[in-house]
Amino acid sequence: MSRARRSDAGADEARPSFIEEARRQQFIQAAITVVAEVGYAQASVARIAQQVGISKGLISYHFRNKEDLLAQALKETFRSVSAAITQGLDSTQPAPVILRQLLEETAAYGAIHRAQFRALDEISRNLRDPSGRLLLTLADYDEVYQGLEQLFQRGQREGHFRSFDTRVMAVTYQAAVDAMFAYADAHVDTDLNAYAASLAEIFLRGLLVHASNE
Amino acid sequence: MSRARRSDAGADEARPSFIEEARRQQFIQAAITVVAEVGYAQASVARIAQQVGISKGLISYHFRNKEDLLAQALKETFRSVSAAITQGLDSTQPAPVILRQLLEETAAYGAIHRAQFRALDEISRNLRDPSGRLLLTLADYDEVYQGLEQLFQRGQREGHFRSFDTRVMAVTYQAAVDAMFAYADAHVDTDLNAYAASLAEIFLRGLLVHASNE
Amino acid sequence: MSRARRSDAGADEARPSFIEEARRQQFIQAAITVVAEVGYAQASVARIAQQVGISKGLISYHFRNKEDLLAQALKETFRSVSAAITQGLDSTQPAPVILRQLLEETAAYGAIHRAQFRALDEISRNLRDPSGRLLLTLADYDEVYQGLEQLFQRGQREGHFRSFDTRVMAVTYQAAVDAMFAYADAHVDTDLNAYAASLAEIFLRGLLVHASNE
Amino acid sequence: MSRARRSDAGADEARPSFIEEARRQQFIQAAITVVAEVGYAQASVARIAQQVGISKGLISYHFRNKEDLLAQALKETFRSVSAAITQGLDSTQPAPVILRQLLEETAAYGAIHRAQFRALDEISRNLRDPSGRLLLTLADYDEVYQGLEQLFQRGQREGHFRSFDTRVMAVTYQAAVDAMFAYADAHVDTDLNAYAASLAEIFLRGLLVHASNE
DNA sequence: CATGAATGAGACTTCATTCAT
DNA sequence: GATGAATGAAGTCTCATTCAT
Repeated sequence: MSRARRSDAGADEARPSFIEEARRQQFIQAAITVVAEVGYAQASVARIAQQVGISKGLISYHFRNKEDLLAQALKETFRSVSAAITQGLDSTQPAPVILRQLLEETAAYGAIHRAQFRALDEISRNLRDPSGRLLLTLADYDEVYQGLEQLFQRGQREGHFRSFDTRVMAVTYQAAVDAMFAYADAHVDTDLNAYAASLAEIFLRGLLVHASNE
Repeated sequence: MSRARRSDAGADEARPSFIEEARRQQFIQAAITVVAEVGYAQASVARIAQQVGISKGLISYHFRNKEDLLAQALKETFRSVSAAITQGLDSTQPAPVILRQLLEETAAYGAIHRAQFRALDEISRNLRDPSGRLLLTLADYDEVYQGLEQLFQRGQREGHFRSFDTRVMAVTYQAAVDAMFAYADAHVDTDLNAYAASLAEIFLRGLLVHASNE
Repeated sequence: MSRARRSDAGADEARPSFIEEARRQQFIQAAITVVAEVGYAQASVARIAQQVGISKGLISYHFRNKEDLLAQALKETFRSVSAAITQGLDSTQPAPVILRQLLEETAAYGAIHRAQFRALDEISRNLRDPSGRLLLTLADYDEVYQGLEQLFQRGQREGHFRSFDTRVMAVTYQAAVDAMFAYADAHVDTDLNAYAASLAEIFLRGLLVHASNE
Repeated sequence: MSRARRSDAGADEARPSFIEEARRQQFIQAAITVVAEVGYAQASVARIAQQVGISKGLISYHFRNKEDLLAQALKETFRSVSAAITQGLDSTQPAPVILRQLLEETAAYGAIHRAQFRALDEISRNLRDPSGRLLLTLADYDEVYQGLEQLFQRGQREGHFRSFDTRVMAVTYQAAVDAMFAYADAHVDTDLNAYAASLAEIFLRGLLVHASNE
């Protein structure tokens, strides 16, 4: 789904991927940067190419079209972001602890990689196929939701979390995180750590069986 | 700020002129519908005109330009939506009750006026002035947040809500509601009432001083 | 050529002309003003109607179309301007005296009616028929030239002017006058009287049999 | 100020690139031709592109916008025209001789490059910036006038020309030349050489200290 | 691999003109 | 007579995409 045209097939298998892959990453990185900076609607192919510093014609060599480029940028960035955040978690901890860690890790990572989050948001909300349907289908997001649901369900099984609709909570959690970053974008003096702590407190109290009142 | 620059003569003195106002509402309605259907980026003036069933040139007669049309659509729709929801609330009730009512009212209203919510979201996230800045500035959103914060603060003052960052909660609440509708859009069989009830439960437990465990 | 549609023909012959003619004059006056102010290209029908203070739709009642309006404005204004200037001349004087008077009168009149001159210039240079040909044909201008030529020829017959190509001189005279106003427009501190005197001196010396050196 | 905003990559360092420059000249030439043929108001970008035989979108590739194209066409054509004419003059001759030469050269050059003169006239009189001000400001024209004035002043210093307002004469000279071409345009059988000779005679007699009567 | 040049569709606007009321 | 509303053509500009070199 990635490569557009390959001149000669078969013969060279290993070599091309090097430069090729490097270029792809370059474009994807540039797309993320540009979208984050000027917004989805203003992110033209020309602007992305300019960000890389090469001719815009070259993009069609590496990607089928603009939609393809943005779709890949979305997918890869999303993957790398979730990997980075997940990796910092200690899965042996009980669910409530993990949930708090997850929020803190996300906030910390997002504070540094603001552009990536902003771009993910923009692209996922705007990228549509020619027929007008959003390209980021349920399936894609459901993957995220499922990960969260598993965490919630484990918490319920292990007696930490009360009974609640885990899908609703997953959707809400994700929305709350996105909103946190959007809010921080608009209010530059926001303390993301404090925000994340407040949010964790609200959610944990909302989910725990026994919420100790202070 | 509202009227275009009615090319014709005199009488600029507060004469919305009935037909004129009706047309404006028609265009705004059409803009909302089209944006909700095909997304912000694909919502061209031509498409909106087509939705109304008139020539696209006429839009310039009633609105200064596309931005003006969308800005008015945003403003008026937002106003009518909040009015409709707020009106169903009983402000004499304690804060926790109002919060639950608010969520239920919003879900009920949104179930019927799905397009309005979708369009509000699209426009507010994408409409930019010529210089590229988002047109819906913090100030506009803060107005919404402040309403919510007052509710939370009242709950705190009256001893129902524990101490928490009301701004974080306001942002989170709004995001959760938006996400609820977005999720329902993608999963057509969602029961909005049940969703709203689940969400209310989570938030109330997150905020209440004493959350009775079931 | 003037009236567009006349509702009922025949019956009322004398009465309609009153309001009708007044309106026509109003439009023509407005057209002149607007063209002088914003230039030919920016002089839209809407702007002219706005200047009059009535709806632009009404223009088609009095004129076949925009071209017709401007053509009539050109013609009538030109006529009134030449009449006003010619009227101040003493035709019993010798040709050289008349020439100097003509220049002085023109400068004086133009100083007061700057807009008319500017508009005449703009319209005559830009108004074209649908096929692209300038509407102000030779014939129209030739009428002006002929008047001037008669003056020059009389001067030659009466022994004041030397022999020269009167057509060339007529064209040059007219161009010099137009340029005088254009220059004064661009250099607001120009003394039109002094300018006209200088110009008269140059032309008279160029034409007289004996030019007394100072 | 010249190059558009070449969408593609790097190398912004003084690379007119041959083809690029050739194209620019082609467009400028086409603009001149079209303006001369159909007049300023009817000279659309589409028509100019059609004249070159390419798609109209390409013009935006080479020029920032229509105004930019016409402004460059004006500037370059004006430069090349004055260079061509000036080059034919013998500056060691006395001022009166040069004046006559200038007129003859101009007439001769204009006879061949009729379109250029017509286009210069149209563009300079109509091209306005977005705010409505004429783009060809006084300053630009004054440059031309100053050249002429220097010639006149030299003639006065060297005792050939009498004392007169050199600015008035410069403006008049330029207007007379423009009118000569305009007249020749309208009267195709005009003998430009004879016209120029007549005009020279009038002006020289108007300026010389001793005008020998024939 | 890479570029510059080019195309063509489509977007937004302006505007002269028409017409029912 | 007069108006406001509406149309539709034309204009300028942007931009994703293609392609020869």
